[in-house]
Order: sequence, then C-alpha cells, then structure tokens
Amino acid sequence: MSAPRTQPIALECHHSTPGSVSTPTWHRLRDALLALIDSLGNNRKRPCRLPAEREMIARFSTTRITLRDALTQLEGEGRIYRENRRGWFIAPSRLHYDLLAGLAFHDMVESQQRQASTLLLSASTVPAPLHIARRLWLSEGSAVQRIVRVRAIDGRRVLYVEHHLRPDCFPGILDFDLAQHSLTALYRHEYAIRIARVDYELGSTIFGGPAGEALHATPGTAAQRITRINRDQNGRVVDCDDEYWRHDAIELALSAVPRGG
Amino acid sequence: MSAPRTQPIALECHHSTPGSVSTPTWHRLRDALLALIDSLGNNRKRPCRLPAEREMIARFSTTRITLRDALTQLEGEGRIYRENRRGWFIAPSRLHYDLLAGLAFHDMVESQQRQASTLLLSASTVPAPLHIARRLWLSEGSAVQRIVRVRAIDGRRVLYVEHHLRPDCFPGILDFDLAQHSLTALYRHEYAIRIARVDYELGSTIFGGPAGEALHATPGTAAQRITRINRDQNGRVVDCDDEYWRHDAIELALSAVPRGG
DNA sequence: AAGTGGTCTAGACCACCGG
DNA sequence: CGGTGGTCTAGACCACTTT
Repeated sequence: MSAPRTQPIALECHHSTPGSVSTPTWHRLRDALLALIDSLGNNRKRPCRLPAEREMIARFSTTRITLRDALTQLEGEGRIYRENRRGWFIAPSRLHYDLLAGLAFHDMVESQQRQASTLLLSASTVPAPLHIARRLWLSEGSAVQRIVRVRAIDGRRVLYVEHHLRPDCFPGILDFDLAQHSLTALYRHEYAIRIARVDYELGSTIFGGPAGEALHATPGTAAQRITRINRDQNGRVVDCDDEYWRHDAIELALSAVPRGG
Repeated sequence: MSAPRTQPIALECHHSTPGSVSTPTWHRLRDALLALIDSLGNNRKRPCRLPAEREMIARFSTTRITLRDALTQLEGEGRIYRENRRGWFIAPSRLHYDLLAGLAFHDMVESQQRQASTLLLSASTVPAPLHIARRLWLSEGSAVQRIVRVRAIDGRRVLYVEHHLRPDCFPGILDFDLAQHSLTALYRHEYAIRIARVDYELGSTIFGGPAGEALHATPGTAAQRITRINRDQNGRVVDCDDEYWRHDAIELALSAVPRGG
C-alpha cells in the first residue's frame, strides 16, 4: 500500500510563485510560520520562544520532518534560532559590527542600546599550537596566554572567542578581571600598547565542539568565523583572536579606501 | 511493533569523543564520508562527484535521512557542496578574497592560478527599487542601470551579482561587452572614474530565488551576502553591488588601520 | 516525571537531469 | 526514460531540560 501524497495544509496559498510549477509544502509552511512569528511580536528583550514542535505539527497538520525543514530555512535566513534541546526562538535584530571602528565589545553593544555581558571560561598560559604559533611569529609549543570567553547580547549568548597573546607583550595580564575589562583597554592603559593594524579573515562554518556548547548552539548550525591578528603601533604582532558568532547575530560592515586604484 | 534502535554501522569507531556519552550515527558517518572524500582525491580541476545517495546508503548501511544529515554537516563545513538535483561534489579550496585589494574578479581569480568566467544574465535600465534608490542617493523609481551576472571559478558557478549604477555617471555603459570587461576597468578607462572608497556590508543567508537558480544552488543552502557601495575620487556614490557567493567558495580577508585608537 | 528537541527507521512519490 | 536528488509520511527511541 502506497501512502498517497496528500496536501493537508489548509493555509491561504498566497503568491503561488509563477514560473515555478509546484510550491513545496515547507515553503507554504514557511509563510505560515512567518505569520506566527509576526503575531508573537518580535522585538522584546525577553527571548521569545516558538510553540513546541509537536504543537506546531498539530496546528499546521504536517510532519515533524517537514516542519523542521521549514524551521531550518527560517533559521538559515536568520529569522529564528535554536538553543540546543531547548526550543526555537525569534531572532533579535542583528548587531551592527563595524570591523574597523576599533570598538570594544561592550562599547559596540551599548552604543546600539543593547546590553552586553561577558563570561570568562578560562585564562591560562599554554603551549602554542602550530597555527597559533605561526600567526604570532613564535615557535610551536612556546608559551602563550590563552583567554576564552563567551559574550552575550541582552542575555543571549552569541559569541565565543579565544584570544592568544604573546606573553612577552603582556606579563601578568591574566591576573586582571578579564570578564569585566576589555582587553584592548588593558593593552593601552596597563601596557601602553595600541592596536594600530588589524588583519581579518572571515569565513562561514558550523558550530560543533567547545564553541557550540558554550553558546548552546545545536551542532551543525551556521557560524560566522572571524579571525583577527592585531599589531601594535610598532608593527609588531601582539595577539590574535578566533571568534565564532551565531550567524544571525551580526551584520558586518566596513568602510575603507581600496588599494590598487 | 516498535522499531528497535539498531546501530548497524560497521565503521571503525575512532575517537569516541571522551566527555560525550554517545556519538550520534551521523557523526560516525561523517568520518566515513571524510575518508571517502579523501580517497577520491580532492584537488582536481574536474568537479569530483560523490556516489549517488542510494549507493552511499547501501555502502554505509544507513538511511537516506541520516546520510543526508551527515552530508549536510559536511556541506556546512564547506567540504562538499550540492548542485541542485545533480548531486554532491567535493568542494575545491576557497578563493582568497581580499576586500580591500581593489582587484577585479578575473584578476583576483587568475592571480590564484584558477580560471575565471562570467555569464551576463541581463543588462538594462530599470526604475530603482526603494533600497537601491536610497543607497545611490536617488529617488525611488528613478532610472538606474542594472547588470546581473554569474561568475564561475574553474567552471563552477560561485557568485551571483547584481550591479546598480547611477546612469548620470555611466551613459551608454550597457553597450559594452559586459561579460568580458571588468566594470571597474570600464569606469576608469571610459568614464575617468576611479573607485576611491568602498562601504561593505556582509551577512550570511541562504539561497533561494534568482541567485540560487543561477548558481544551481539547492534552495536553503548557505550563502554569503556582500553588499558594496562604491564612491569615486570626488566622494560621490556611483554604484552598488549585491553579491551572493556559495559560502564555501571564499574566504574573506582584509587588513586595515582601525579607527578610534 | 513530563515534555522537549535530537536522532533515526523504512519506506514513498515527485520533479528534474542526463543519456 | 532511467536514475538522481528533493520532498514527504508516520511513526519510534533517546538524551536532555524543565517543571
């Protein structure tokens, strides 16, 4: 006995996409979910959770897999996000992240009328892995200071960062309160080091491993990777960062004069 | 009758992830697929296709959905990619895209020993949509030149671009062969306009609509959006671009002096 | 303890691509 | 037209979170 391909969704089938023969069910579901999202009112400070998957299944007369396809689409668009095993939530608007503004995280967030918080996961001196050593012009295995933090906007964990510092530049820096102070402020005021040049590398990946766990991100969801190498006023490399952002949490921007005119 | 939760995979279960109680099947599958990918030899110029899904199902004794979960993971990591309804392929290494190098697409690609090609989809004068009008300092509905192109690296379509130009800057530019010439070269040599400042906006989304279709990207797969507003040597906005890249095709880079020291 | 999302089974039909 | 990937059904068990 073959299961008939039913189309049980009782939704208004607006914009039937001329040029495309059939609109997949998940696409119509997507529209219904968007209406649901709008009806929930999206711009609060409290995390706004969607109904349980099984409830949405009942409401829309569909299957778990199809529903999750539609949710995954919206997740990719950045309209909703997941906390691992906790549910689906409406995504707040993106933080505007100007790569060349030279702003510390807290300043950047607060300048956009949002609340920043930082959680220190670890701060210790460790032997440099090869890829870190290369960036910092050190030899593999030599000591570097490693700082791992999680940062949140309005209580939502959005960023996992690993810093690696050249210890010859920042003796004793691990003794400061690294959850409260911006690193760049410490660099300047305690060590008279200014960041005068930044090399960025940006790419997209997925969460998984420590970064995913720290952000409560479901393994496999999209992440924005930002790697940064910082030089001081003398052109010397002093530290590097590896940032992993929830992809829907930021919009990157920069304004500059291109070379090779 | 309840289906027993079998674990039929006969793969070496390397690194059982201490600290995590159970490794999901798709995770072990992922490793098996990685081995398969390595065995296929990844760095050719010919697109290297994976076996059909049903064949991989048989080979790994698993289900379609589980297999696709694993494949989707690898797709998110940028190790493999899809062409819509055509199959899964091994992803070539990423193009290094220096945002501030001021290089035209062909020059950038060829400087990395790869082959660039461009397909012109449309070139016409159209009324400006609101968001374009705003960027170009025009009023909504006023005429702008619109150029849509698809660009490929080593034959693989990786980039969909829409340009919108201020027609007062570039009269008659649509009559040039826009598949062969770089726009910036035309700007300079035919109109004596140099791009002296660029405003970028970067974000991640998913394919769907014209961009996805033009790249043969499966709807819902990850895309890197790059929006660009170009100013000439007099500070005047002359055009803007909307680029959609296959997320695995590029790695963005830039080096600059941050403000707000 | 109840409920949630994460994972998985074992199929089926359909649209589309390539030969 | 055969084979492929895209979509969908109708469930189940499990790990984990929350009550």
